[in-house]
Amino acid sequence: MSESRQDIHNSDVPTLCRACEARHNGICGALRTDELLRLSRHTTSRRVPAGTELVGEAENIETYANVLSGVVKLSKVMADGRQQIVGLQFAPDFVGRPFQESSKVCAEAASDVTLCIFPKRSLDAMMVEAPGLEHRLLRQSLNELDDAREWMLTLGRKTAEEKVASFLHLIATHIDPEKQVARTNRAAFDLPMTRADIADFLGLTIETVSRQITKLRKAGVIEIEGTRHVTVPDIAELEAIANG
Amino acid sequence: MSESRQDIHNSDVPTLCRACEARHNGICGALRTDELLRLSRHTTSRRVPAGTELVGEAENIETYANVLSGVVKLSKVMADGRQQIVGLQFAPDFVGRPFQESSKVCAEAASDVTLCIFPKRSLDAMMVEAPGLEHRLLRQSLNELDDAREWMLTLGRKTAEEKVASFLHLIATHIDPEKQVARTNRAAFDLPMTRADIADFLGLTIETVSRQITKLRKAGVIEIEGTRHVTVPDIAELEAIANG
DNA sequence: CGATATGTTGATGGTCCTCAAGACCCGTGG
DNA sequence: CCACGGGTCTTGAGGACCATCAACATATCG
Repeated sequence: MSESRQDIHNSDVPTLCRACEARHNGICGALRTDELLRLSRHTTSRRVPAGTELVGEAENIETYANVLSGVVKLSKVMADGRQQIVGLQFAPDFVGRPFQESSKVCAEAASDVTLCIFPKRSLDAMMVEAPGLEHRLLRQSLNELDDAREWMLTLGRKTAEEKVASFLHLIATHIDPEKQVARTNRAAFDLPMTRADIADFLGLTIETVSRQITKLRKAGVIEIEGTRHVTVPDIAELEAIANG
Repeated sequence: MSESRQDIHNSDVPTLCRACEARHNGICGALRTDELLRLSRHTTSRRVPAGTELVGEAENIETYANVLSGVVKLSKVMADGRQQIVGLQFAPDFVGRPFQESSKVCAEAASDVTLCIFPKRSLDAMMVEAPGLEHRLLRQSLNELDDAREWMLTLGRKTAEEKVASFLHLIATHIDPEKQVARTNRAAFDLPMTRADIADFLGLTIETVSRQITKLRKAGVIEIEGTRHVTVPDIAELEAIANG
């Protein structure tokens, strides 16, 4: 494996891609150096502040993107304004919907986000030539499907307390792509979204979210500094609450 | 296209596959006649009664399947028994989870079901050779993901009445693979599952489901014979209720 | 024709939503 | 430095919706 495909001419790897997480674990890992180079010609790296709308619901899709840092939220809105977040994407996830003209969800930066953006057409074309690309996309899609189904259980059957605990556990285990499943059983992180976002993710109101967070804090399951910084002294305990 | 790949030697198409929906719209459409033949050697068609467990949660996966008729439910159960149905599969859907040893959901026949069952190993091997297979799987996965997200909105933000209307609308538009989106604005069908299943799908109790069905019936939105046969005189109205 | 599973209806209560007020946070400008 | 203001978050009181418990009705099947 010392001669894996993307390392044949490492010096030819586009500068943009050198330090990119998506190249290693994301979909770009399926591309040869020359393919990477071709794609990168139409690619731009962009840093956007929290709240930026990337793709509107029912909007035509012109571009895809990879998340390099931060959190992107996918949401749906009903006619009367009720909103539900239907997915969160962390680095190095791929954001986009192949084989479809328009998006069925709204994609928005939940925190400050850096993205690698490329035209839909470029990747669509490349998918025909490089079958490994569809393979990677299939893997990610199946994982997202697993996540979505896990979350359906949370939305449909868990209590408010369990929901909030589930959310905190999700963030604790996903926010930091580096320290993977660092088996320290302890985590500290900043919540990447507002109480309103959390409520929309959990199918609750902000008041209920706030109350449950307070409850978990008073029970010693979590510690909080300011309103965003969370410390979890015992992740196993949090997980136990999340699962009833 | 008069010489499309699977018609080159139509007489060589396995008997099993001749009348199969999955061959036309399902994943088998990606296979050449000879590949179809090879796969079919390890394939069995099976008819199972409602309630049959196909794959247990956290169970090792040995086989995949195509749904030929009926409805398969995918569900998750919590330690204390709370249950959530996280997906319904109709003909000609593919049932299975590539790239994973064990299943994260339980697959069970919701109604009487006919399946086309084949070994995981056979299809896994074929996926390497026939890239069109991964393409089809990717398409289905993305569609399932869209469905799952649509349902997350239902679970998280809709009222009991809207949930039940959403479910009836889903069944009305998916149960009959033939008459596709027959723009008659009228539908008649048998519910393929019990009230308990419906409740588990909607994140409600059977009592609430029953009450909401009664309410829709008294409002003239649906008509019911026995407990299972439903007639929807105005699908648009049902959909309007489902969406608030 | 009874037996069991499935479905309906009613009474009551708990969980979470709604409405409302106040506390905290943070950047801006006096 | 502090006052101000808007956004965010917390806390409280009351109410709506759906769950729970219970009884009964209906369907299904040996």
